[in-house]
Amino acid sequence: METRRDVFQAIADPTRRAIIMLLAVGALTPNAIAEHFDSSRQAVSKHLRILTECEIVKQEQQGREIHYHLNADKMKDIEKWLEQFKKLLAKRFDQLDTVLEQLKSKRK
Amino acid sequence: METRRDVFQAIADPTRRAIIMLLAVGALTPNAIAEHFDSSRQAVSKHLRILTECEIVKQEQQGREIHYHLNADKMKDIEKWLEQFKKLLAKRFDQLDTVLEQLKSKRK
DNA sequence: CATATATGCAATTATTTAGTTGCACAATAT
DNA sequence: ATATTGTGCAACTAAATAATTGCATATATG
Repeated sequence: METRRDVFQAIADPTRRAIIMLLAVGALTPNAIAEHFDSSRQAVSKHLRILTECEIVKQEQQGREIHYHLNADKMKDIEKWLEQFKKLLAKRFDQLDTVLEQLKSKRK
Repeated sequence: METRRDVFQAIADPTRRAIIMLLAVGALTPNAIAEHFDSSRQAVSKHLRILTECEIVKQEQQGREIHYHLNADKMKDIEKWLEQFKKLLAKRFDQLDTVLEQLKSKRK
């Protein structure tokens, strides 16, 4: 809980994934979020802290309430990683194509 | 290490993400994988077990060597979740559009 | 002003995790 | 047959995590 956070760690926890989904629909206070779960307000608050630390979520104070907003942009980090992954995969298939091409040429 | 695995937990660890990237290029044995990292063969082996448990990776025995292949399809689980998330976001913006429309009408 | 509400923070605990070391076993190589 | 190699598995340790309980603080409401 002290270490540097990243998005992948943030979405590893099912409760946090659910919170992200909730906030995708609209900003909510910790209490409002907690009502959707079995876990205590404090537990949710901790998840919010983690989400805040890795900037998936940002706070907006409104009187004594704090509204948690989603920073949807941060989710792109995951997409970026997936893209990178897919690029590697594609490269492999390209190489496979090349091999198949060579086999075809040899056959002639 | 006993609990039911899921893909999100699997990609939470940076070493496992790196292993996934390696295997995206092509199948490798545990020893070959371990050579790419500072951690021991056994540590890598544990990561492979976790990746196997959640079906991101599958084994193929060849003599005394075991080749670990990527099951690229499993990665789609992550994409699916992201899609679901984006759908929620889009819905929110649609509603926002509706509100803006209503404001526009009222102004008339 | 007194009370209730919304929230964060600290300390504690139980569980999970990542990593190490050492051993077992099967498939090769000599 | 014996040695070597590739691998998994078990026991252990250290660190991180999730959740609880209790307290502190600031803003509202009567």
